[in-house]
Amino acid sequence: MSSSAAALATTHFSQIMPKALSKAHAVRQWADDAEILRPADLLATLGVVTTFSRNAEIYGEDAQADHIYIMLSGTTRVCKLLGDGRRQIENFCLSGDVFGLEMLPRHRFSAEAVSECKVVRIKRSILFARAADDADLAHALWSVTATELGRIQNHLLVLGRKTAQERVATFLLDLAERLSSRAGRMVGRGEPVEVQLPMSRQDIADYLGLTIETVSRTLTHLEDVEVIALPSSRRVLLRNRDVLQGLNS
Amino acid sequence: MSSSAAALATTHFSQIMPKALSKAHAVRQWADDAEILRPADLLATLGVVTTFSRNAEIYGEDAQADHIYIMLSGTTRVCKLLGDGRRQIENFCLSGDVFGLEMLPRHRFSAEAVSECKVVRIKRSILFARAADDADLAHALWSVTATELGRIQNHLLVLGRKTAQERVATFLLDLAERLSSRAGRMVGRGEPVEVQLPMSRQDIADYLGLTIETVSRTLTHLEDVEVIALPSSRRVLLRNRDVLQGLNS
DNA sequence: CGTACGGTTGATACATATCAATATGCGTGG
DNA sequence: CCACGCATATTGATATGTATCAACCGTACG
Repeated sequence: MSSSAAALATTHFSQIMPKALSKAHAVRQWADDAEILRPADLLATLGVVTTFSRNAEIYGEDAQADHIYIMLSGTTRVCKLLGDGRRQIENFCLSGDVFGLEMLPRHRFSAEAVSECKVVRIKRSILFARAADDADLAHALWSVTATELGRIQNHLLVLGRKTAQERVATFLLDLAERLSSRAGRMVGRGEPVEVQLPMSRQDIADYLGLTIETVSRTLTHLEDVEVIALPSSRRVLLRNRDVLQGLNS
Repeated sequence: MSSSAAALATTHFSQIMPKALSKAHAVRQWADDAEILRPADLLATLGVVTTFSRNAEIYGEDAQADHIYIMLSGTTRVCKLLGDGRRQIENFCLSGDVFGLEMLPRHRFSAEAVSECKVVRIKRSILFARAADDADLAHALWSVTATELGRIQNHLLVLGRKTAQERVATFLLDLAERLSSRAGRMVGRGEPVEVQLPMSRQDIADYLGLTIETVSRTLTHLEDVEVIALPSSRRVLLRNRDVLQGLNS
């Protein structure tokens, strides 16, 4: 399913950020050029920048969890497979998101690049060693885990109790929110927003616990009732976010 | 849905554990009598024992997250409601489990006693203050959050991609495992195990993203094919765990 | 002994999956 | 620039698993 194209380039973060590695704020400055941000800033000073090409596997299920990753740009999917090939995508990671952070020594999911993407890769051993006597860092690790937990808890409700329409609506709103907050753009409550979907219909289906056909049908239905528009299959214009929000319950 | 029966009794933990509060091991000793255990031991030294009667609300959704809780005995459900009454149970907490730990100041779920239950209740402010300069405690908090994350990630796969049979099978095996590990009993791989269900069919349904009827039908079907037996509705005998495991994929 | 509550069972409806065909977009090579 | 081929997406017809609606049963309890 995922071609095993490997990392294209790895650069020491310090090459990009020659000095002032002391704390996060130098990174934040660099971020303006590229795309990084967030509480994860602190972590980003400890790693190495790596690029993965589309569909490259970043790590596999049950692999040794030697590194954790922070997204700089692009999108990755974190997922799990069932014996017969059924797949559940647990999360799409966008710029600023952290993934691969485990307490146990093995990854319990696999991670793949949805689009070409750039990440900071940090050695787990280094990270944990520092966290032992850096309370800020320890807190950052906890914060990352807790945030992730919150996201998944919401997703649990989506998968357990929501209809296809509600799932898709929730997904679109959530993605719009995450993408725009990263772009730093503030969008008025009324006006339409356009969302660029980095992932395929199959990815969306596996994230929402649906089939590709149901996702497609649901989108065209939402288009029929003029809640969204689909200028192309990867671009979604949210025309009436209030209605979507209603479907969100 | 939940009668607002309140806490029945609160005792200072120190009354039960007069001395040696220095670390967790005194608690562990006490635990042999009652039921507590686990990495959460460390936390348990900081709180007050409280009892909740069946169906009592321990905290509500969006309530101020002033406390965190450690189960000593009984079962609680942690859940979220949708506007129209649909409910998703995120977790059943058994003895030794921690719940109500949030980074943000508000609970994002509600918690209710499934059966009469005893908990240690810890003031969040105290906990966090101590965690600031107690690395062990900070690590314990992270550990609790990460463990919970792991549980939910598995549950996500259940809700997103498994059939009713698979969900029920997974649930039974998981519960059997959790209950027996707490009882300290080691059960041979072949022999049947009996599981006492602390919760109603409705609770199971809301945990598994199914209806009560489907849960019931699935159980009777598993009984028909002699994988389980149902001596009574709250007691399930796992007669063939290999088959269940197979459904678990 | 009835009433209430939780659980089971049955008949039917419906949302989503499945299977199959067609369409659209996109990179490659002529 | 166009033609081809492959990926991905849409649309249609049908199947199926689970929900819904409704009746019934059993056990606990006043």
